[in-house]
Amino acid sequence: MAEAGPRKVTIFDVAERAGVSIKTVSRVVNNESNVRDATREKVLGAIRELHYKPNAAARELSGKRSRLVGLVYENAQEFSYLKDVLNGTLEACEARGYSLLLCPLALPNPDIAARVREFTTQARVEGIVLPAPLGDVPAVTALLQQLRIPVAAIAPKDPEPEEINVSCNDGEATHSLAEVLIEQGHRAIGFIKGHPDHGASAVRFAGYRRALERHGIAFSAALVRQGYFDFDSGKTAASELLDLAEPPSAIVASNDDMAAGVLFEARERGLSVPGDLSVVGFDDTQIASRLWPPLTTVRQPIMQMAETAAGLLIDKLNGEVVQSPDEPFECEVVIRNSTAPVPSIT
Amino acid sequence: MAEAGPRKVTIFDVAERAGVSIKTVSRVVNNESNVRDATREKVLGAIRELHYKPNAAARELSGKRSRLVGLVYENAQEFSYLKDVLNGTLEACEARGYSLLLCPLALPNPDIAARVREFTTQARVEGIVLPAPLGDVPAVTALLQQLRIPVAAIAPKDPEPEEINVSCNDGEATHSLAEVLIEQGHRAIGFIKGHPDHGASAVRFAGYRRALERHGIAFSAALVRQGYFDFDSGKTAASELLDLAEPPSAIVASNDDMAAGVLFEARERGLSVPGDLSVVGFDDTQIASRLWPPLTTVRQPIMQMAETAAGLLIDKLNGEVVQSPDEPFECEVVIRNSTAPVPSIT
DNA sequence: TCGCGCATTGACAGCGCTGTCAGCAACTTG
DNA sequence: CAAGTTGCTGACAGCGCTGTCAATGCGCGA
Repeated sequence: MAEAGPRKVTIFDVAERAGVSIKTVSRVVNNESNVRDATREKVLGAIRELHYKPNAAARELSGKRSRLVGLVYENAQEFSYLKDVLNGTLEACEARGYSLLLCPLALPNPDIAARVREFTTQARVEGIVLPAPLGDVPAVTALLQQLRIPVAAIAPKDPEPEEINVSCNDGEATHSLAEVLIEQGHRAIGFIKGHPDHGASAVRFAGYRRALERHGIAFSAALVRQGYFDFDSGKTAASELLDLAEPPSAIVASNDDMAAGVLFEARERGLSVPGDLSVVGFDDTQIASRLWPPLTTVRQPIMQMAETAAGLLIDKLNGEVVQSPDEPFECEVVIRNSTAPVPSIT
Repeated sequence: MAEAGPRKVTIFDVAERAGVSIKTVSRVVNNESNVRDATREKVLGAIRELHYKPNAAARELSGKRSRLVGLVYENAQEFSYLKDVLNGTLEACEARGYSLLLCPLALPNPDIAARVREFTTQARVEGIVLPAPLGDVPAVTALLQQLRIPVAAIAPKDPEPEEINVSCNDGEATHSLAEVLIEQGHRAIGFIKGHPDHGASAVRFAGYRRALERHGIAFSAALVRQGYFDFDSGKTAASELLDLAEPPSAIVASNDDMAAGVLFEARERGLSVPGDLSVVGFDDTQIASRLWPPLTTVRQPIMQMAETAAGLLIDKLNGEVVQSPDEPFECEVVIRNSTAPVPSIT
């Protein structure tokens, strides 16, 4: 525990140790070409021996690269989604020597653009990760495009062809989810849509309709309600559906939070799930397996998606030519106990 | 959308505009004394007109201050807790012109110290926020002390007197919670302890014991089980308690996750809550109000605590003489529907 | 009136790195 | 053999700011 440790190791120390100029050390550190292998080895050796770490501030000041990426997110949203996004992004950053800065947004907010602009200039991030639904907020995407800041969007509705996008096949997953119910004999299947601003909402709804169609079940608009991805809207929608003269025997909620609301409403009415009503959610958030009964739902590889998106973004910032994945990521249906054959059939 | 916007505004531009030297601008920007009011006004005016933003990299390189604080956290833990910590910390940082860097930790991990060391040097943070239970992990606290990095701990068990600490009166809150049950006639009240590494666990347990004592109820070790703050340990503990020859009529879980486990176990056994069993949790996490029945629990002002901790930390980094709050933050008991009078009394 | 202390301001040298450009040796090419 | 051409390396000038220290001006007591 020395009073003042040995002076910070700089590029000069490494250069001296390796018997080269600082510029050559810089070349090695930045993995530039045009360095003879023998020289590179000497430098790397010196770096290792001295435990040299380049000074980020000096690099930024000199090279104009901050090695910072930003994660702009909607603060209100289900946090377990954000947790995965955060972990995936962080992992990609760490692996590539970047740091992550956070910019929580309170939506809806007339001043998002100002806030994001402030963030990008103040925090001097080189690129931005935009988890859903922010990839679909024009105020944000237009601004970033104008600022010429590269973006990686996770599950956007209308992907910008120039930018990095990753998505998963949640349409097909919803299709499978609905089929689970159909195969159990359900015909009157309610659907609670997600927030209209989220790209996933329309996709999931379409998956539901395709499943009905494929199995020759007539679509009924009466069985569809608008939700907003939150518990309360799920509960309200469920209440309306269950008040119907001919209520559904099963309800597909576009996410777990709303499914939790459905379960809650069912309990308040003394309905048994899945005895009287089957319920499915989407996302496999933590709550899904802790509710009673545990929810049949769909697991999305959010963390992998985020890691891929952030990784590609940084590669792009590093001048590599990258392109978004051709194939969407695969979702996985998770069967639990909130689904059962339709009562009359039993 | 100009091809290349106007050159970045630097301190020289401001100095020229205000008719002073760059040093004086620097003084104003850094809020130093010894600047005549008239001069300060001139400079501030120029800054405003030119929309000048100091270059963080240059400041750091020159001044040795990164204006970065780190949040080291346990990645596995209940994320709604972390969400509040994150939001509070972020707010404090933003208000003071600091940025936040994240360092998720996977516990238990033999190499925490190496990871934290790597983080502090690589990310060059000036100070670190340590939410529970990390304030009690010697490998971390000792390292930071040795590195002479100021720390702000949230709810540590053994506060370092030199460092910043904030806590809340969760002992008293647990006391109140237990009293809610006692007043409803419960006498056989089970208790599920929290993770032994968390300072809060012992404090909450003590609160429970004090409540029993105060009401003349004999403490029985048979009614106490060790939990680990997670759903599964809560479920297991509940199972053991309910298997007792004389099972409790109520269970106090040291957090909501474990209370969710208790609820789940009760449902599996066909017990009605609160009819057959009353259950209370702690933390008022999101899940608490979405379970059926919604949980009686305790709300802690985590976000305020985090904001206070981070704020004090940054003030300290800025050379101010600060001290931890004298009083713990107040918790609030939230009564919901998971508690009812003991059956036999009805 | 002179000298001294204090408040205010400025000149300038870095901080540790990368970009630019020049130098040099070893090859190619006509 | 002259005149490029290529591959590797180094010298040096900043990047935009803060720390140090010197200079200036002003008020006040002797």
